[in-house]
Amino acid sequence: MRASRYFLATLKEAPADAELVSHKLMVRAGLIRRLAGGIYTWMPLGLRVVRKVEAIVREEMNRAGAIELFMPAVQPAELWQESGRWQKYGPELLRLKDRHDREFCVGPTHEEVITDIARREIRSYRQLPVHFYQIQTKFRDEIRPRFGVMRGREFTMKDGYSFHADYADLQREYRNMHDTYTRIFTRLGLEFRAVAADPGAIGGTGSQEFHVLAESGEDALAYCPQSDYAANVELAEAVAPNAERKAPADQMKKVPTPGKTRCEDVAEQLGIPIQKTVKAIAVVREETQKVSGAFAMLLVRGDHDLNEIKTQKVIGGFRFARDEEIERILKCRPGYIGPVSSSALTIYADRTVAAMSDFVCGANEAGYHLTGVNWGRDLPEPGQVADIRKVITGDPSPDGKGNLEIVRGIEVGHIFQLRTKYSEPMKASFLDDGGNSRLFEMGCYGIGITRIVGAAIEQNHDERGIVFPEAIAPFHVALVPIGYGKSAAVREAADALYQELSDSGVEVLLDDRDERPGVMFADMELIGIPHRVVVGERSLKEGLIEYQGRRDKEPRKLHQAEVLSKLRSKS
RNA sequence: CGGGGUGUAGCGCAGCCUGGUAGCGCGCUUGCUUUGGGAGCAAGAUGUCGGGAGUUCGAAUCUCUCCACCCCGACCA
Repeated sequence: MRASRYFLATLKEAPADAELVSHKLMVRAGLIRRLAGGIYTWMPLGLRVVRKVEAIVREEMNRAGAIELFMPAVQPAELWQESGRWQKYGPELLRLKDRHDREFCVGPTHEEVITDIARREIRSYRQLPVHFYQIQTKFRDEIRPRFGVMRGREFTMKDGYSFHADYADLQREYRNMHDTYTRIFTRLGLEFRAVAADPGAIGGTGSQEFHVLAESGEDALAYCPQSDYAANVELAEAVAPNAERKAPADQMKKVPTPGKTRCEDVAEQLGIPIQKTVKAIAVVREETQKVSGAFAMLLVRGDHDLNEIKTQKVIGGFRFARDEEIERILKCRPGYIGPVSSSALTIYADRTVAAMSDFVCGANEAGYHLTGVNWGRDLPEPGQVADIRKVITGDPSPDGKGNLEIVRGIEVGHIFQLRTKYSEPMKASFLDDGGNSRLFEMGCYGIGITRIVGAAIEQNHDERGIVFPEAIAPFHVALVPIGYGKSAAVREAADALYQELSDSGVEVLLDDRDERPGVMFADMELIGIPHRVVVGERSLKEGLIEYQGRRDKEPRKLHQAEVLSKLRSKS
């Protein structure tokens, strides 16, 4: 491709609304342009990247035995009413009416449509298993779209759905997809990790997410370097301390702690480690918000954070109590509440808290905390002990084989076992070998195609711009002639090289714009092309051309043959 | 949804407090020079100052209202 006839849309300055590096770079490099909140145009250069991601995904899905089809983006409400999701999905589902006032939605996902296909088309176990997938535009009306293409409302997704005669075969395909996804992300050149995920309301025994590792990721992942344990922090179990609780050593005392409403502050004032403090969190259970018995108090160690997902599994749906509710029920200002003489409330203690002795907590009196508090002496043994906190670095791994580390990631893939969640309400069944009607066992597997582009950039960039992994770069080689318009020698050499590389299948962007060198270098670096070849009169006289990898510090002068063979091997 | 902020040329911004015929940088156009790291000089073009209503002799500026976009979000006791 000749740059003079292509459409580069690079910008010197990033738009003010971009926050993440990847978002800024994608706009500056001219990969995307915003049309509306969370809705983007893929510019020619960006589309090339998307297509490369799609191609790899498609190739590996086909290799794994999945079959591509293409479903409509607009779906009739009836299907969603059948599955029950018309009610459950909420405002994220973009609903619309046609001219006859019939209701539709723009598909955020396609379980309903594919299940409908399956129940119409698949009648016999002989047609199983089958795995359909598509690469398609989805729409989810996110509350707060942000981070550019990373959390957009409209996005491209590969979604696959598999149908099986029995659970064992579903598990087989689930493992197959795990391996397939691993191959895909490896080929994409990304640093990633597969972690156990919360299957949520979907149920089933298996659900894993694939995350691209990046500091800016929205998810925290716990993994164990000594074993293969890895889980989303939402799910990761904080195991109970194995040491016996120590016998009380101190007397309970009330100490003034004016203005110290946070555990850190209290610990600092008392000169004790924060691990000796307990924080109390007042919550209201959702089902019975009217009754005062719906209040509960959750206890976690001062340096620990509450894990809301795990807590929900223990106590059901809840919300945090409002300040005025705390004052009304506990007769105490928020910041000083604690479990002692709060017997009216149900108290849930985290496992760690249950094993603490001589701890510090709020005194249920503004401006005071209690020290030397002990279970069974100063307050009853906790009635409910559960795992309700987030794991932290250094926690023992739930598999007992080492200690956890925490990293951040961007979710780019998710596989899970749907079982009969859709086949049952939608009555999707087939005849087994005994002639009995049975529900399909289903699996479902997603990859965020457009999100991958953002995630790849988030993981691979420097101060000069994007550093695309080879596999998804919009072009392999930037060919930069110095003085293309002036020097016949340079032009001839550049054209010849361009021809040779293109003929061997290398995707070359020849910067024949006759810009100043600085402009061309800056642009080629910004858009992240992995290899750069510079042809100038200077080096041409020595019979050499200049090569620089996008991550290299300095260019190297090489013979043309060397450069050719080097670049051909990459394509 | 609640709170905060922003909206002025393609992009980034100043001007607004204290009303008086709209500016800067980059980009764009033309010419000349320059040509190995985002060039220099000269001449230009480009704005319903987010929309609407109001106050005023006069509104980018003050008031009301609507819209769009951005940030934050309950607890972290």
